[in-house]
Order: sequence, then C-alpha cells, then structure tokens
Amino acid sequence: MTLDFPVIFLLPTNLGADELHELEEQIPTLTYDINEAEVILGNVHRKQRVLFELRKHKLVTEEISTTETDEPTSPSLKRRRFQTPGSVITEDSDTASDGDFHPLLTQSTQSTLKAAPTTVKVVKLAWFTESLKAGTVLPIEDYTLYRGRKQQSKPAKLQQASPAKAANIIKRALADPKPSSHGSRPGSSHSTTSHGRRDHFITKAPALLHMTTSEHEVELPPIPAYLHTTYACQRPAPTHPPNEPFIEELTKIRTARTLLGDKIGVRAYSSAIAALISYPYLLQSAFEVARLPGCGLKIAQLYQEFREQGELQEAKEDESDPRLAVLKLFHEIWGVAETTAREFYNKGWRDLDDIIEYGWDTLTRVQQIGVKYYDEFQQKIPRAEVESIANIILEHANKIHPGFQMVIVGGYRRGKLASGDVDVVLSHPDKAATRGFVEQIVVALEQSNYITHTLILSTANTERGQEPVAWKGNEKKSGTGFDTLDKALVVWQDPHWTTGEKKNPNPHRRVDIIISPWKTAGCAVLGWTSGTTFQRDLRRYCKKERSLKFDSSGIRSRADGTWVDFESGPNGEPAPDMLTAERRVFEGLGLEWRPPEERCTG
DNA sequence: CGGCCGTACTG
DNA sequence: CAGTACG
DNA sequence: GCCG
Repeated sequence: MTLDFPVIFLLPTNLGADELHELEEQIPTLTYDINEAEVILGNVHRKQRVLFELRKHKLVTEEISTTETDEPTSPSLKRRRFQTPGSVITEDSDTASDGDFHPLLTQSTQSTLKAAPTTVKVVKLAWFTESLKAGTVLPIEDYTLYRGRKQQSKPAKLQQASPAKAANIIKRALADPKPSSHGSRPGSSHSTTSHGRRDHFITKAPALLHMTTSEHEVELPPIPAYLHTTYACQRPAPTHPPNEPFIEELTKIRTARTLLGDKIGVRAYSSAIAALISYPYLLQSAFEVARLPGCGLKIAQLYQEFREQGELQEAKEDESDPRLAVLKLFHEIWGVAETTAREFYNKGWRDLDDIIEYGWDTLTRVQQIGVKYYDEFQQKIPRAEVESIANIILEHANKIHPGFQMVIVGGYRRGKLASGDVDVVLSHPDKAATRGFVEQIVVALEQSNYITHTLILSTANTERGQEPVAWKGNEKKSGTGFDTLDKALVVWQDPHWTTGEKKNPNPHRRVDIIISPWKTAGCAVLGWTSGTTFQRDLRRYCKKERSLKFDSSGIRSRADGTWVDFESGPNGEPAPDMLTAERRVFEGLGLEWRPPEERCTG
C-alpha cells in the first residue's frame, strides 16, 4: 500500500542516524532537494526552529498567514513582505538584491526553481509517522508549523529610501547576512583559504547597499584576515579604534544589560564591541557592520541609527533612566553586583547614605569596605603611582626572598594612562619561594602599613585537578600538579605624607597581588593582562579549537586532565623570564603573539 | 535550539 | 548553594 | 544577540 504523499524533504535535525535512514526508506516521495519539496518534514516543534532550518538550507520563503489562501500571490503581499519578521532571505534569492541579480552570489539552488512548487509547508514529523500508522494521509493542517511562499518574483522598484524603509531593507537583506554581504576585493591581501564560510568573494557591495548608504558607489574595504574569526584573542584590539564613538554607544547599552543582570546580552554586546574595536576602517554602511563577527542584524540596525542620528535611542533612554542610575551607583560598590544592587533598590534605597543609614549591618564585611572607600575607589590611578606601588611590593617580596620577578599587568600593561586598580604578578624561579608566599607578602605589607584591608586572600591550595586518569604515561616534564596561583585582593594606602595634616590624605587604592609558580607564570601574565573579552575568547578558543582548559594558573588537556607545559624550553629548562613564558604560551596555543596594547577588547 | 570562561572565596 | 570577583 |  503506497500512500499518496506530497513531495517531502526530510530535515535531518534531531534525528539519529538510524532514525534518519529508516524514515528515508519509508518516504515514497522523498526528495533530497529542498527546493522541490511541497512538504518539509522535521523533528521540530517550534516555528522559530523552522525558520532556523529554512535559513540553514538556504530556502527563501515568506510566511503565509493562516488567514491567507495558499496559492496565487495576493496584491497585498508586496507591502507585507517588508514587515514580516519571519521573512527569510538568502544569498541565493534574487530578492536579496532586489532584482539586481548577482551571478556571483548564486550557485546551486536557483536552477531548480523553475519546476519547483511555489509554496511549502513545514510539518511535524508526527504527521508522517501517524499517517503511516493510520494507513492514510492524515490532514496536514494539524501538524503544520509554518507555511511559506517561495521567493522567486522580483518586487517593484525601490525608491530613495526613507530611514524607516532603509531599516527594513537592511533587515531583509541581512536576514541571512553573512554569506552575501561580506565582500572583499579581489587582490586584497587576505586569502580565501582556511576561513570557511566567510570567504565568498564579491567584487562590490550588493545593490541594496547603495540605496541605503549613499548615492555614489561605495566599495567596502576588505575585511582584514583577522576579522574572519569569532575569537577576540586572534585579533589586534587597539585602545583607540576608528569607530570609537559608535562603540561608546554600544557600551552604554551593554552597561544597562549588566545592571539588569542580562549576562548573555552583555556577552553578545561584548563580542560585537570587540569585533568593532578590531575593525581598522571608519565604517560606512550597515552591511559593513553585519559582516563582522559577533555583529548581526541588531548591531547593524543600531549602526544605521547611529549614522543617521549620531546617537542611539536605547542608549539615551538607559542613560536617563533614574532606576538604572541608582543600580549603577550601587553596582560600583566593591562587593555589590547586579543582584544585590537590585535588592538595595527594592528596599527603597537610592543612595549610599540610605545604605549606611538603613542597611549598614546587613552588609558583608567587604561591602562595608566598598562603601567606606567608594569615592576613593572611583578615582583612577596614574601610571606613575601604579609603578610606585608595584615597586614597593617587589621590594618587600625580595626582602622576604631575593630573586622575585614582577610584571605589572591589568590595564596598566595594556597602556591605560590611569587604572582602576593595580595588578601585579610576582614569581620566582625557585618553586619553594612562591609556595605560601602570598600570606607572607600580605603580612609584610600590613606591617609596613601599606595594606589597610584584605578583601580576598586566595591560597587555593596546591592540590587541584588531579584527575585519576591523568596518570597515564609519565609525562616527562611538568609531571603532575602545578602549584597554585595565589592572590590577594587588598586595599592599599601609602602611609607616608608630608603635608603636615594629622590624617593621612593619600587615597585608598585597590591592589591585586598575584603569586604564580614559575612554571605557569606565562599563563598568569597572559591571563591578567588582557581585557575581559580577550580572556573569555581565549578560554573558548582553547576549549573549542584545542581541547584545552586555560586558566591563569595553567593549561590542562580536556581529554585526560594532564597538565600541558608550553612555557619550559625544549629540554624542559624553565623560561628565562615571565614575558618569554607568556610568548611561549601564545605560541603553544597556536596564537599569534599580541602586544598588550592590542588586547584592549573592552 | 543550545552555547556563551574558568576558578575561588564568602556567608 | 547563590553571589561576587578577576582579567 | 549571535553562532554553529
């Protein structure tokens, strides 16, 4: 008995290999060309997923509302398609360039369009399996997740774009932005090898671009090779990128997301910001934005708005939101993050005095310190003072045990003219010298009256990550466990003053003292120098591309937990100094070394 | 749709 | 355990 | 919000 099914394309998503194969056997009208399908069958249950699948398979459709009849194109369609968020456009669609059919953009699917049906339904898998069970083709409507009309006719000419219209154009054209919109000039320096999907070539921007940007021809500059990666640790990120004003606006939005506890939003904006920081040209168009890693439709639209208005409405609203202003104030207290900031706000508190008056006893120890020195911690620390503080720490270290080396890390090392705090990494070639050293140095600096408070003392003990399996093979060099990376986060105040006042006028400073065993000092320096996004992407890169686990106290294999030593020399001899060790870590990870000034990912 | 850095201290 | 910190 |  063969049931009378329509032509079916089967989505492999969410199907095991066996399951997939079995279904393929069972479908009498199976096609392997999605363009031929009348019905797309999939183990999916939500429309959002459907849209994703269609995009993935580069099938361009426009959703048909449930009230609309299937077949002939209704006259109202043209308007609607400018507004339908579900509209899916790909590089293979002539509509993506609005009739300016671009031969270079089309490859495979277009040739099949002529014989293809004009509409397609995406249907839950159950429709098919239950039809089989019932021995009859069940009504498809109950299982339909999505009905779409395939895009093949060109719409009417588009005139000079109004801003609102331009936004929609961008939206449509960027619905599947990456393959079609990142151009590069033939003969530009970067090659097309090894960067996968971002290396399609087009000689100039799609026609739409011109309508949305300017009257004259604008060729997009080539994307630098290093922007073909989503890892910020593979790109230079200068302190003052050409698009800083736009980046500042995005940073305002990110700040608001931070205060609202939207960690994922923060990550998203951080990725976009990091890519924009690495972009060496002044932006000209939204398409230029959308082809950057971490930048999609939303960021491109925001750029468009920025270009037209010089500011972002969302950023403006965030800045003038009184609640966010209070949350920001509270969030800037050391020891208070978004949850506690919100708690304070919900108690009706609006400033530091409220906290002191109504909540002092509910604060943790470190929060009390954070409130007490709120103003002083807000002050930036000039480079000269950073150096002076660091040198005092090094002197004390060498008084306890000569031979310590130090690198001032953090924002200072990245070149900032003034820092929020002081970060130093101390290490010593003698393994015995660093063990338990953090307590000694803190005590010494307390006794000399430099350290007034200790916020966190981390003596994360030497036993860590001793995977049972890690025992296979006597890995010659590093052998087993590295020692711990200890740290002290302290409050610092220079106890010397000359002005004859009775009270010490010197500001309290936040100082982070990190003690690393020599063997992993390169990781420590690398981990404590780079900006946050560089750091997160470095870890993500290690995980996804190298199956390694990076943190500032060492690198481990994810397979068996063994420690990986990139820092020692070819014969296992220790690195000559910490900066050499850092370079070796870059090298060992397969990353190009970057000077600290180029790790300013925000 | 699932993922988004990894670790340690505090209470 | 949740919250916070560090880059 | 973006990526795979």
